[in-house]
Amino acid sequence: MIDKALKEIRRGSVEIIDFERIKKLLERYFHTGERYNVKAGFDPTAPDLHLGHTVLLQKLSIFQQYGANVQFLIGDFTAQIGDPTGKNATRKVLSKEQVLQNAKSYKDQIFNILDPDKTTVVFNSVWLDALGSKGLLELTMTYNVARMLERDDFDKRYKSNESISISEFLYPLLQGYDSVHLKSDIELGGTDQKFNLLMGRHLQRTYGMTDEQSVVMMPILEGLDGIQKMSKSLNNYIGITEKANDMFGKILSISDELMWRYYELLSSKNLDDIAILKTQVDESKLHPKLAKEMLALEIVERFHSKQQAQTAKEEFDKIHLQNKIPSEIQCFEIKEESIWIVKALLECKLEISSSQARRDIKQGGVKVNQQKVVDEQEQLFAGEYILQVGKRKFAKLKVL
RNA sequence: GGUGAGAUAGUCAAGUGGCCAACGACGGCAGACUGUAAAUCUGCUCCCUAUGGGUUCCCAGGUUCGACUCCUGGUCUCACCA
Repeated sequence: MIDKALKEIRRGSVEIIDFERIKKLLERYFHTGERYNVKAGFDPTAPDLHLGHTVLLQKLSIFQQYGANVQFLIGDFTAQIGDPTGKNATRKVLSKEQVLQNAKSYKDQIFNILDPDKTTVVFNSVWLDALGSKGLLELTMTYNVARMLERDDFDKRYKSNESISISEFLYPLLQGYDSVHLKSDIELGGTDQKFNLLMGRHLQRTYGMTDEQSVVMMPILEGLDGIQKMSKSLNNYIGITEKANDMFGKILSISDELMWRYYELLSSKNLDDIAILKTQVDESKLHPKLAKEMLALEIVERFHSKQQAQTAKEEFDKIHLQNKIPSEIQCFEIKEESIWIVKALLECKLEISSSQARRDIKQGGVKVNQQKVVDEQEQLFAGEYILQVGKRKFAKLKVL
């Protein structure tokens, strides 16, 4: 039992520091039922979570199955500094309301994955506000500049003469202090968090805790392109509040290779089952598309419902296998005797400019009622039309 | 504070008086092939009812028949020195 648990805990992780401690915590839990604390911090600057964020949530959920109480930390105080990624040294400070609102939307979203009974949501401004100058000063005295510069991006920026704000030095210290305050036994984070996570261990030691937190580092999830990290700004993400149909379609558009990565990091299937799937695909006993469908179904179901996931799949097949029109398409009306096809496409928001519309027509990418449009001067007279651009954009237009 | 370099389409990046709506790369879109996979191939990629017209190359002026390219002033970025 413990071995299985440890295997699932290790799954997908890049590095674990002090694995022995985790083992002990689990053993204690299995023998005495005593729980332990697993902390993970989230930055409340973005209101929407995407699948990349759920890698950590997924792992937290596994911990919950094995006796963990999750400390879901919302870094509202630290958000004022911004984690030093080297990009924006100074970050816009969010208003209290914004932070609270984002935090609320987090809460709505995370309990699709986490067990609310085993989760405590905490804000670090609570104790960091209370720390005061004196406390802060004490905190800074636990570390020195040379060691701070060991951090990879500080080091790079320092060497290449880029600016490093003093406040940025505080970020790792404060994050580490969170672990002291919360008495975390384990902290989860992305690989980019390594320095901060280790700081937690350092500070717990200096503040006199007997056991330092173990650290589990998870990889950064690749986005839909399979290369760059999933992020909103790169527009290669799947938001967890997206509609079932979109989510399903997006997952099916990932590459086969990336699918296994997603399985490992996002699926709740256990490792053995996934290994069987992969073998079947490798031996051509299972079509890779079916494996991908299963993954898509699982993920859509998690954030919506079984029913919706099933509908999304049927809808998808309808459009792509049977070449039919989706059951729900946006409907537009226009009161003209006739309308020029290019205008119609603009009217239905299928195209952003008439130039673009003409190009698409010229290349055979536009269909009216399943028929390819060949004449860019075509007029649509009274009646109902299904307009289609490319493979996925549809609209219904009524000309009155 | 001093000195120097630079600001060009979504990003990177050519162009240094007309051949420029502006090379190229990436990204994106559409088509072919498919499993809306990957890979590959083709075309497109400022706007406009278009073999034409309009508005662009940080901003404001100027020189010129003509400026992304030259001049003046401004704004902003970066590097080196202090």
